[in-house]
Amino acid sequence: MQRRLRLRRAADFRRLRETGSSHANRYLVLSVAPNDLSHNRYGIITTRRLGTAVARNRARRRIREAIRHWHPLIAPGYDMVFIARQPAVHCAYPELLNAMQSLLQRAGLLGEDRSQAQ
RNA sequence: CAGGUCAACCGGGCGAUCGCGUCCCUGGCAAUUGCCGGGAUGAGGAAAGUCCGCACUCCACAGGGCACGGUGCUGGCUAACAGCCAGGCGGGGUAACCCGACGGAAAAGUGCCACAGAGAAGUAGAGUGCCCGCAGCUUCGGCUGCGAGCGAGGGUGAAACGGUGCGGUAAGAGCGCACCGGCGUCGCUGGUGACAGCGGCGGCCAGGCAAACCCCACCGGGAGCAAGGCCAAGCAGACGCGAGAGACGGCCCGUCUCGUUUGAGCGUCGGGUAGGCCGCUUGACCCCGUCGGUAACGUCGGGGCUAGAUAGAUGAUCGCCGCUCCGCAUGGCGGAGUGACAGAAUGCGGCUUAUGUGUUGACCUGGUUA
RNA sequence: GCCCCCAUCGUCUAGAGGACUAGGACGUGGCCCUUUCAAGGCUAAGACUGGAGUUCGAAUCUCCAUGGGGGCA
Repeated sequence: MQRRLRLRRAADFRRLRETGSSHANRYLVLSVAPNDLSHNRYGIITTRRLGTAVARNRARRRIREAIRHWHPLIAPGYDMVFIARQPAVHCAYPELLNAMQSLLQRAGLLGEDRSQAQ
């Protein structure tokens, strides 16, 4: 994922957690808010509760890969933060893909028609 | 063949596609960053815990003393170490081999040794017991009481003030003697040394704990890359204390800086920022050979460049081989899995802890066969 | 990343080498009291984070690990 598509400021993370709309399932928590840019920006949070540095890195990298998978289908102009939950570390990768898809659909960022059009 | 000891090594391999970080390009577009294309490169043996030691940076110089902390057999290696190598001593194991915070406890001082036990460290202690004398009783075996001596036997305890034998005695005792153990001291021999061996002499024996205080020897100034430097952006001060404050941290000395009507500094409340670049990876580096050394390690020569992220780059998918498991079944086929511990954040040397399967070499013990 | 601190019943704590079989308060269970509840009384269960070492003896001293907490731009 390119540098300009990442969320990098602590203030942006705080804004999303405080004012953004929020959706969650067993694997992930998603916070979303519109930005003033023509593209999306993504942030990932992996807390120490997930386990060791290996577990946290693994969760973050798999989530980043899933974002890369769905990115062309997501409506532009939003900031979003994904927070990993315990099952996201050890589940199979397709499960993680499905979990992210359902969250994006609930947030209204990923239309069924857009997905099928791809 | 079985069991064991020690050491070294490995931490799946090859290839393809998409994606990410860093660097390079006489490449293209743009002309500052940027985008596209091409190429190179991209986690570990512990990267971990942060337990030690250094380098490096700042504190003016990195100074002195006390305090405090650390280390603690000897010699060597090293930039240094609580590390490593070699040796000594002690302990464990049939053995290979392993383990040891291993200076000082009479000859500096203080303290502690619960419970049990007669007595717990002072030239201690007498309950049971042994022995003698006197008196009483007697079934003539002894028993009881009083007095004096004793430390052998029993008993307590983690620990009771050398062991065996002979002499000695009323009974005994290093009370005396011989040997043994241990201690001190002197001499000789070997060794750089810790220490070892041999001989003489001495007094007869001297408890344990210093990971209790302490003494001795040696070492240590403090903080840490969020150190520290540069650039950019932003803001707002008010009140109180106030002659000393800071570098400097427990104290003192010394040195320097700032300050005492022009107010250092401290405290309370309030306001702003939390961006970029450097430090940042060529180093006590890695590989091969040579020579010196028992070894750790060092000398010399040749070759190599091997991560530098900053909400933090390694992920996803697939093929072949290898490995493990399961089934069919008999060396072929099919299916599943692809591991354990674990992720660089200034670098390096160690220690410690976690870790699946295995490979190689040397050695020891037992059994069997020849 | 670097640097510090702490760990005792469910919770908060006492303890400083032996008299520890680890004390107290709140909470929990049982019984009494009350028509019932609360309060009160009696009573019971319940812990030294783990492993080594020093010592005759360790919650206490030392080392290693584990788990928490804090500070530094």
